Amino acid sequence: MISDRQTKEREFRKEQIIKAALTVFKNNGIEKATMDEIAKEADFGKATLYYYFSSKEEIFIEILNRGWKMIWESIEPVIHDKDKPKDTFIDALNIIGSLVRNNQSLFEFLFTVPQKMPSSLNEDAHAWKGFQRRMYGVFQGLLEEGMAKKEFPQMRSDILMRAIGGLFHGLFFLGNERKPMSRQTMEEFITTFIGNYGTT
Amino acid sequence: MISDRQTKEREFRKEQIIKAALTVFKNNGIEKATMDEIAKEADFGKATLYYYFSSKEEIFIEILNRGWKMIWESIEPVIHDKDKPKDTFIDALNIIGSLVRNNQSLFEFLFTVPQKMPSSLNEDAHAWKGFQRRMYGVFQGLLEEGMAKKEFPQMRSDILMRAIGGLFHGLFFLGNERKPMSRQTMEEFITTFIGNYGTT
DNA sequence: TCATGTTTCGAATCTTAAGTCGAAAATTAA
DNA sequence: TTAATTTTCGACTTAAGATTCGAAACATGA
Repeated sequence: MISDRQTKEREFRKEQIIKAALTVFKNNGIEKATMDEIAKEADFGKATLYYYFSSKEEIFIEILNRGWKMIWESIEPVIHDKDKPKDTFIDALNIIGSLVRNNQSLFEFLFTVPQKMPSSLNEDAHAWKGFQRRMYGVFQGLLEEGMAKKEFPQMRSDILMRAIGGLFHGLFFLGNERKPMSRQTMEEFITTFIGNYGTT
Repeated sequence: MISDRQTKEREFRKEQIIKAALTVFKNNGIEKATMDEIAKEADFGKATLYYYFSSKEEIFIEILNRGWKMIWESIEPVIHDKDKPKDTFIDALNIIGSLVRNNQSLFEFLFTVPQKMPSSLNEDAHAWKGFQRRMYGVFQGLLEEGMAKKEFPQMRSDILMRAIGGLFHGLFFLGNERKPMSRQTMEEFITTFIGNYGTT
């Protein structure tokens, strides 16, 4: 008989483990994010982690799922405005920007770990993949509508997506400096790089 | 007494091993680029690899050193033209673009493996780090001179570097599609993103 | 308070891949 | 032809880190 409180405590402990995993990732990088380290950080025995998660991968997947869910739910409210695709696009980018600013290491995890790990993290079945796909779809859609309205340069939208994705990634995660990029700086870049068309 | 031919054959075999390593990297990704796989691909026994290289890392470092040397030697001839920084900048980018187009997987190795491996690959002492540093220095210098001449938007050059680095990376290495980016497409992007200022 | 279920953990096991060893095969040169 | 040198390699060792085991500690509710 599992009481309500028990369930909540279980959730809480899972939470702690996830936080510990992110801390270890932040301090040591993904390669050195071992179960031993996470256990130490979470102040649990290693075997206890396996009581809550069936594998290390499951911990990582949980992080990805929660993170991408958050991203999706943050942009979802603004993306339906199809009136001015470019403004909507920039709004959404700015929203993600502030999320990143707020928790740089989480997003570094979300955006870099799947690349670095060929494992099953990337399987389509995972929830986070769905959010990611939806997000890319929305952005690409906005790009295409924006192009139709001449608000963006006329290019193959998939390639433009890659370019903007890379640009965003570069701004936030390249270089040694891990200082957050201010909203102002980011806006400056967005308008400089993709803002010189149509409205604005 | 090591004859001249022997020396050459040794070099040749090292070459084969390096090629095999890159092939395995291309097919399996860096995680699965194991000495066993490389040996199989090179058609040598594993122990033989250690006769030619003292460690797996040494193989990787050799790849990085050769690759970055090539990059540097390819752009070096054009970067001294300080007359029109922006044109010079674009020339250099185009040169690197064609190198990448020519050997996508080598460059994927050069540009992604050091990030994925915290190991000693990244130590400043390695030759490739020197080439990389020099290259970044040159690009950033061109950016600064170009800004002074109003050929580029006025921004913090280090951040602009990150943005362009990310953009370039995104164009070539993001997404599933590993088709090479044509020179024309690339030029289109460069002019669209950083080309709308000053001359041109 | 006891029987049952839940949570914890150190120690043991399993797995993968790097690196080593010692002997054999091949090559060279006198 | 043969001794020395160079090259090759399968089998072994090691190391790190994920995962499992089994028993203990703890909590809960009759």
